[in-house]
Amino acid sequence: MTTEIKPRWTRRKDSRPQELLSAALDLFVEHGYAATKLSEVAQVAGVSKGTLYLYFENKEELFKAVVRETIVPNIAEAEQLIVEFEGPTRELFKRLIRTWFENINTNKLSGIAKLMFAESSNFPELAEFYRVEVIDRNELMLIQLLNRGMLSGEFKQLDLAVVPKIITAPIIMMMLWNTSFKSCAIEPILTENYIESYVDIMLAGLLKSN
Amino acid sequence: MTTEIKPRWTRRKDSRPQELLSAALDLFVEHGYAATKLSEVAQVAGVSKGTLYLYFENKEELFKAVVRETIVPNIAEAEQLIVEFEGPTRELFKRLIRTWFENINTNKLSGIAKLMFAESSNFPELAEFYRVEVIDRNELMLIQLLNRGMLSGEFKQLDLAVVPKIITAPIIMMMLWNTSFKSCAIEPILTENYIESYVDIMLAGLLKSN
Amino acid sequence: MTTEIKPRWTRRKDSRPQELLSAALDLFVEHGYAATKLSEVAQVAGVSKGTLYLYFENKEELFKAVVRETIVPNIAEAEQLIVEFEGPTRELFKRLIRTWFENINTNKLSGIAKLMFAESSNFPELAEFYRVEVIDRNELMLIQLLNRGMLSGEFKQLDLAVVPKIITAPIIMMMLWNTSFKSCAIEPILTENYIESYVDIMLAGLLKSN
Amino acid sequence: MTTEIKPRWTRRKDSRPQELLSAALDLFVEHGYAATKLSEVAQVAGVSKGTLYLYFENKEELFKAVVRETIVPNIAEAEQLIVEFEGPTRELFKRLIRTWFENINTNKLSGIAKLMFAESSNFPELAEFYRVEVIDRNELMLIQLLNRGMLSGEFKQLDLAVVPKIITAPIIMMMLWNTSFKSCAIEPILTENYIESYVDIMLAGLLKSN
DNA sequence: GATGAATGAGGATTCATTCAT
DNA sequence: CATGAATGAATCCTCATTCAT
Repeated sequence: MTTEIKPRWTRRKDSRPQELLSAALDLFVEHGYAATKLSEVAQVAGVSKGTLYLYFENKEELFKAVVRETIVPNIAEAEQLIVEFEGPTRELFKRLIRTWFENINTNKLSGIAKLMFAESSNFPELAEFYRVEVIDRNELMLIQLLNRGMLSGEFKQLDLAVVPKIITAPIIMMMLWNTSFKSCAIEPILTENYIESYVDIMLAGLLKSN
Repeated sequence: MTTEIKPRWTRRKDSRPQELLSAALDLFVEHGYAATKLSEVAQVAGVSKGTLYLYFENKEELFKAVVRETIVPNIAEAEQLIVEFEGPTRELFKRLIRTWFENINTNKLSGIAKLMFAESSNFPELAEFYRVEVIDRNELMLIQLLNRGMLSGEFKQLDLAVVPKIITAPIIMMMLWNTSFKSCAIEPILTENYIESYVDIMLAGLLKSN
Repeated sequence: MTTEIKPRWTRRKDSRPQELLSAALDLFVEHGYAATKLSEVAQVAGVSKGTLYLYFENKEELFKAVVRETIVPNIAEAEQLIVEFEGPTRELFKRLIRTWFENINTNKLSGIAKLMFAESSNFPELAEFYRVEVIDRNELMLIQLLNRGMLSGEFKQLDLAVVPKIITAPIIMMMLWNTSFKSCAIEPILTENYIESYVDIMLAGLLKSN
Repeated sequence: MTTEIKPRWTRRKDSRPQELLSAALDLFVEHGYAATKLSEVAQVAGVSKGTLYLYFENKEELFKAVVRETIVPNIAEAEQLIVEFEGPTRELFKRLIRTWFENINTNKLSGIAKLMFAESSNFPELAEFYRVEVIDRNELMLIQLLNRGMLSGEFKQLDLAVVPKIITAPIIMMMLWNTSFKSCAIEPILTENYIESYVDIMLAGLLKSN
């Protein structure tokens, strides 16, 4: 009933990294890697500078952890859908896209995408990690979707090497758009209309025209 | 009393900034704003650090100049096409896209896009400038194109508030992809196949299905 | 409610400082005062960082304690010999030197000498303490020895202000040599041969040549 | 033939490192490596912190440079004497020792010796350098001296593996003594008397007793 | 008594910027 | 116009020290 069995400070120590990562994510996304000061991260997380170093060896490791820890728990979710879904592929596609868009704003993944484009050449290992864990997995997922549609005769013959990227592009764009221009005078994209047109256009391009 | 007495230098003074801007653009694109050292810029441009300050007040102004100077001369070009082109809009669309893609690799504009996403929150005025000079103008151009198609009855009824963004997205994506992951192990997109699929999909989505 | 109920800890409190001092001595000697981290001392001693502060007010006090506690118990021993010894002074000299050398390797005193040279200007009070407790006592001891030899007619007339230092020098040197260059590629001095030559040379210099 | 061909500021840039090294040497010797602040070095040298980094990559390299640059120009001098000297070896020995002692106070080499003992385990490569450039060369020099004496029949048979160290010890001791305890209440050694007794004792130990 | 998480002052280092030449 | 030596503010990072448990 009580947690006294566990070491007294465990809870504190366990939750701390999450708070730090969360603060760091926000700031890295907002200012970029170099322009983010660790003192600021600490301040936002409500700890002292030194505390950061109890959990992350240095700024670079903190950054890597932010990217890794944010990505990993968000990937699997999407992969489920495809495997489980029953019904016409066009409906699956709609569902998938809608889910995806819904996650964009909830989810910190959008910010990571921006970071990866911005910092990939400064952190090649991270870019590699991102490719494997996000890009490749995502493309695989889309390839499965497209294959499903082509096999069922719903979709036309598609170039699986490039179509996933084309499909993904408008979603990424929206991620980037909203995380990058949030604080500027540039108005955010109207999600609802965007999705609708996007689905229309894409499906028209994917479905067999009869 | 005027500087016209030394005509030799006049030209030099004019050309020097171009070399500096070019070096700066390359480095800003590769490493980002903060990670780019002025000493490096100077070195690549073949001048001393001090010389930079003869032409640009400081790093920030250099950055702004890079963005502005690179953008401006590249915009007008595309705008011409639309006005002048005669023939079916689908052909105009194909021409436009193809020209665009051709420019991606030639042209430094791709790098600027990346920079803007990365640094827009650090340089809001620049983001604003970019929106006006690039995003808005580009959207306007696409709106003209789409209007032309809708008026001629070739295109279906389209939401002009979002479709330009959707159309642009895969092109931006490719820009970002190639400038961001160039030096990483991530393989570049195969341009030819990408364009073909892209045009197919988009046209299917834009044209009236009959 | 009081802690008197737990007598088990009392003894522990006494022994703990020795383990700490021992760990600290080793590390101070190996790395110097500033380069020795208290976390390392704690780790080597098998306690937590906090525990150190139960026994020593701060790093400086720990250092002072190390020096003092290591010196004190080792001084008296040597002083005994002279008083008790019977026989010719040259034999006493030999015995004394041999005992001294034997102690060098056993004994942590060598390391302290190194520390004192290195840190005396950072810890003047310690240097003073060292002078009184080690240098002066040692010189006094040697003066007694030399006096004994001169009175008995064995030794020539010697300058008691400097000869003790000259006699001590090769022993100190060996201490320093072995503690300083232990981990380097510098080969340690061969003790046996060193002593023999040392005693030969010194005695030749001290004894009346007839 | 003229130096005008060289860049204008050469003189400034050339002398700067020496001033920095000199300031650094003083402070390293006085406080030790870790306790010496670069800001202090800069201040003593009359430059800003940043300037240090124009000439030395970091603190460690500055330290290494201090050791190397101070040692190198001081070694050769002593080596000359032996080769050139004519006359009995005992006179050569006296000359050598006297020169040596004279240099101790003039010369910064004393401080380096102290540093090497204190920091050798933190800078093993430097210790190795010191061994080769100072210790070994010095021992070789003394071996030549001793050989000269043994061949001429002046000196008794000596163990060349250890006697050079024994001879050197009192000189090193004096170096250490004076540089270490300078600012403490410990009184410095009286050089004149020290040398005299030292030479007496050593020569008695080296010369054939007849 | 013992722990180790948390702190923050202090110092090394970087780099945009200035200025004498 | 051009240079590059010099500057010092800004930031990362370390580690002695504290204190709640």
